[in-house]
Parts: sequence; structure tokens; C-alpha cells
Amino acid sequence: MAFVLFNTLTGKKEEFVPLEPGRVKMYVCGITVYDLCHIGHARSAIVFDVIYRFLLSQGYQVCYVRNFTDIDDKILGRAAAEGVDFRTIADRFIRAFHEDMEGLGLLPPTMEPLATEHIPEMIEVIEKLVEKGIAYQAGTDVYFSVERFSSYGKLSGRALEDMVAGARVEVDENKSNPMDFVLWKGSKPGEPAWQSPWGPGRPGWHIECSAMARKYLGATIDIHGGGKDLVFPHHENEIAQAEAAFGQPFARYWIHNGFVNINNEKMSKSLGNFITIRDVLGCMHPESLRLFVISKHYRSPVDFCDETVGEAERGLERLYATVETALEKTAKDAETDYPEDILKREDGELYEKARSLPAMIAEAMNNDFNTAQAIGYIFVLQRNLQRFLDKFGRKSLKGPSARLAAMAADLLLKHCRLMGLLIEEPAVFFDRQRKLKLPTTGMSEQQLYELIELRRKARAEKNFPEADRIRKELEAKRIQLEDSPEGTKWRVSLQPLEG
RNA sequence: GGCGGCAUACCCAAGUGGCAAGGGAGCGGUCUGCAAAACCGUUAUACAGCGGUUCAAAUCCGCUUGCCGCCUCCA
Repeated sequence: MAFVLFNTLTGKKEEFVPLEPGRVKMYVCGITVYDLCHIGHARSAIVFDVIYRFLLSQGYQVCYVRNFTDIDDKILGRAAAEGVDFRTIADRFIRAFHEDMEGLGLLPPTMEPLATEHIPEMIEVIEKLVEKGIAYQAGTDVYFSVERFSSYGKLSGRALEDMVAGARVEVDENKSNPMDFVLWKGSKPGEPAWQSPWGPGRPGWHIECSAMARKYLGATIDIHGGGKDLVFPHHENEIAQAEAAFGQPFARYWIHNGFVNINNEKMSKSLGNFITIRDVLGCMHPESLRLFVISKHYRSPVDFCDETVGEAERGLERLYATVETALEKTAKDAETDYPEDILKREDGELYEKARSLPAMIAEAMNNDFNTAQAIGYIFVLQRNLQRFLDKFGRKSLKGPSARLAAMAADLLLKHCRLMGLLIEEPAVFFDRQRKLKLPTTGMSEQQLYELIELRRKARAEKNFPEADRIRKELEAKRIQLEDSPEGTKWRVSLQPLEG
């Protein structure tokens, strides 16, 4: 089956064919390190992590580069505000970014180059553009002349005339066309500066990606990605610089992820509805956030609110619970293999759903990374497996039934892990989930265990009114008790409280 | 003003020419001392509206309405 992805450049789904067979060169725009990352960054990071994992699973050798913009006005602004060096700010937020990405459970990219470590490479590109007469010096700055690059606007699908007509462009006397953008910015006294043929200064924003992508991935890269907001001007300008300088296509497939809204509002600092990754991870399992993100197609906007996030959390718990039960009940007798017809006789539907899962998931992912559809298939198998397990009550499975359940659980686990889900041991997950959620109930672990013990005694004496009173007391704090032969377990209910 | 996207059940969400995936919530049931979880059953003659193409349309084309994004730093 063909592997197709939506290419922003053409506005269509296209079959993916890498430049070199078996190898993929992918560049994803990283962040400007001047503040903590928010859940919009998390979505982008998760989306490209899933893409990266998928490409690897398909046997591609992937070189995945994600840069840091570590010199920029916003970094300088923050440094000035705190009275520290720009490097202090940049390093602080690079560290924070790595903590966040690790917290989210992302595979590290192949490389994470820093803009400031590639100044010579950027100067080289700018010099080339100046030589060709496409860039010009004005005062202490160097600008890219958009009129000299005939296909300017091809990525964002807009014509130069249209942009100029309606754009609110600040008046800059140095520019010969208002749409021209800066390649090199002369430094003011006291600002960080690097030597260049145009005097001391620092690079413009867009040039770093063109220079670093070329250095690490070559003149033409396979996949270039980032958030939708980067289409214009950032990626448009990257194309202009790189293609004007080197005369070769810059990137073949452009992938852009949609935004995260919060309670149906655009997330923005002025609205005060920014949620940082670390805030979210303080009260939610990273895989819950991941399931939330990949339950919707990556190009659509997604709304982050209690209800949609809660659904993801409950779904993840159910997946873990089914896998846990399956592993427990089949632990003793899962190894022996049986012929197909024997397994089918145990549960024909479960057998079929399990066997067809790899092809179904592959088909979904091959179709522009349709993770939402893939997740749908995952839940179909989960329900079939859970139903099968339930038939046995509390008994362990043996022989062909154990083999069938183990096979289904393995496939479920394998394909969840392909998308970065169900990475933890179920017991570890549930323990972590309890620890994350307990603080939201206002009850300490010790208080809780005292009440559970009181209730145990009451039940032992058949004092059910007292036992139920304790259950109700805890339920009012969203702590749900679950009695089982092994004792009473507890978890924090993800169900919103009535009223 | 220019460019683009979206509109599927109470909610979230796949599907993009051939009987409308999946999840959540609700309701009924099984299980349970009572619960919870889980499972079973149930929930769109129908995909914003109108018109067209087709043997066949949620899916293609046109128009209308309503939302949203980008055009300025931004994932």
C-alpha cells in the first residue's frame, strides 16, 4: 500500500518517496529558548515523535534534526529584564525544554544543533545571496529581496502583490520592499555580536534553518515540519533563502501540525490561558496527553479542556487495565503455540481482530499518519480481548485460550508502543497515576489508608452501614474503592463530580 | 481586503464515490453485601442548508449560512 502524506507545498496528499531509498532526512523547527514550553509545543513535539517512530518502524534510517533558536530579540529582552547574559537565558530554557521532552516520553532527535554554533555557515549562505544580488546591505543590516526570488509565496499560497496590499507591515526605511526580511542584523552597542563582512551583528531568524539543514542533511531534505503558524513567514523565507542561494529544491515534503485551543479559545499570552508542559505533567500522565493528541488528526485544531482530556485519561487506563489482566491471566501458559483453527475456535472474532491489527494500523498510518483511525482499531481489539478475558471470570487461562489472549495482548501492546503508548509496566502506570491524582482530592495517603483499614474492619464485622459510609465519604472526594479478593484497591475517579 | 481550513449523534472523533470506525456521556442489564471496574444491549433513514453530476455522494461540483486560522513574534 502506498505511503501518502499531505504536503503543504502542493496542498495535496502525495506518495512519499525519499530521495535516497531507505533513508529519510527530516528537519523540524524547534523552539526559541526564551520561555517555558506550552502544550502547543507539546502537540508539535508529540506529532513529530509519532511520525519519527513510524518512519523507524517502516525500516527507514532516519536522520531527524531539531534545532534551537538561541539568539533572538525575545531572548535578549528577557536577558535584559533579568540583568543577565543572553546565554544564561538560552541555556536555562534549553535545559527546561529537554526536561519537558523527556517528561513527555519523546525519542531524542538525531541532532539538536544550536543557531549560535553555526554563525559561519549562515554567513556563507548570506554571502552567496549577496554575490548573486538577491540580498542587499542597508545600513548595518542585510536583507533578502523577495522580488528577486520569483516563486516567493509558493508554500503559503499567496502572491507578493496580495501580501503587500493588505499587510500591516511596519515601516522600515531600510527595506526596498516591505516584505523583504532580515538575514543579518547589525548589533547595537552592548548586544551580543559576531563578526561578519557587514560588521558586528547577529543572524536573522530564518537563516539558521537553511544553513543548518544544509550542513546536516544536504541541499535537499525529505521532510520539513513544524507548527502551522510557521508556514508564513518562517518556512516561506527558509525556502527563499535556501533555493535562491543553492538553486536546488529545499524540502520535498512540508508537514505542519494544527493548533491547540483551550476551552475553545486560541491559546495566547494576552488571554492568560497558556498552559505549560510542566503544569500539565504535574497532574497528568504523559501518555494521557499523548493519547489526547493522537486521538485527533494532526492537521486539525484540537481543543484542550477537562472533558476531552478526561476521555483520553480514561481510555489510557482501560488499555493498560486490559493488557495487565491479559498478562496476569496468561502468565502461566502462553508459550505453547496452536494451529490457527484451534485458536479461532476459542474466539473467532478476537482472532480475526488481532491478526488483522497490524495491517489496519499500517493502512491508517500510511494514510497521512491517521493516528485517530489507528486508535480506533486499537480500541476495537481492546474490547474484544477484554470480553474474552471476562468470560473466564477470575480463572487463569490455559492452553489455546491463554495463547490467543497472549497473542492479542502482544499485538495490542506492540502497536500502542509504536505510537509511544503503553510504554510502562501496567502496575507502574497505575501507581504513578494514583500518585499524580491523589493531591487533587485533598487527602493524604496516610489518611486514606487509615480509612481503608477502618472500612476493612467494619466489613469483617459485617458492619456494612459503616463500610458504606466510609465508601461514600471517599467518593465525595473522588476516591473510588474497588474491593477484590486481594484486598481493597483505590484510585482517583476521573469522572467529573456531579454539579 | 487577500489566502486557507472546518461544519458527521448529547459531547469528542474517523471516514472523502458503493449498506455511517472508535471513544465519552446517558439509559437498561450481568457481576457485586453495597459499589466501582469490566462486559452485554441501546443511542445518526443519516453527515450545516439548497441545487447539480452519478446507477450510486457525508464523500465530487456550485451557491448559501455559520465558525476558525494565517497575512505581525508565535508550535
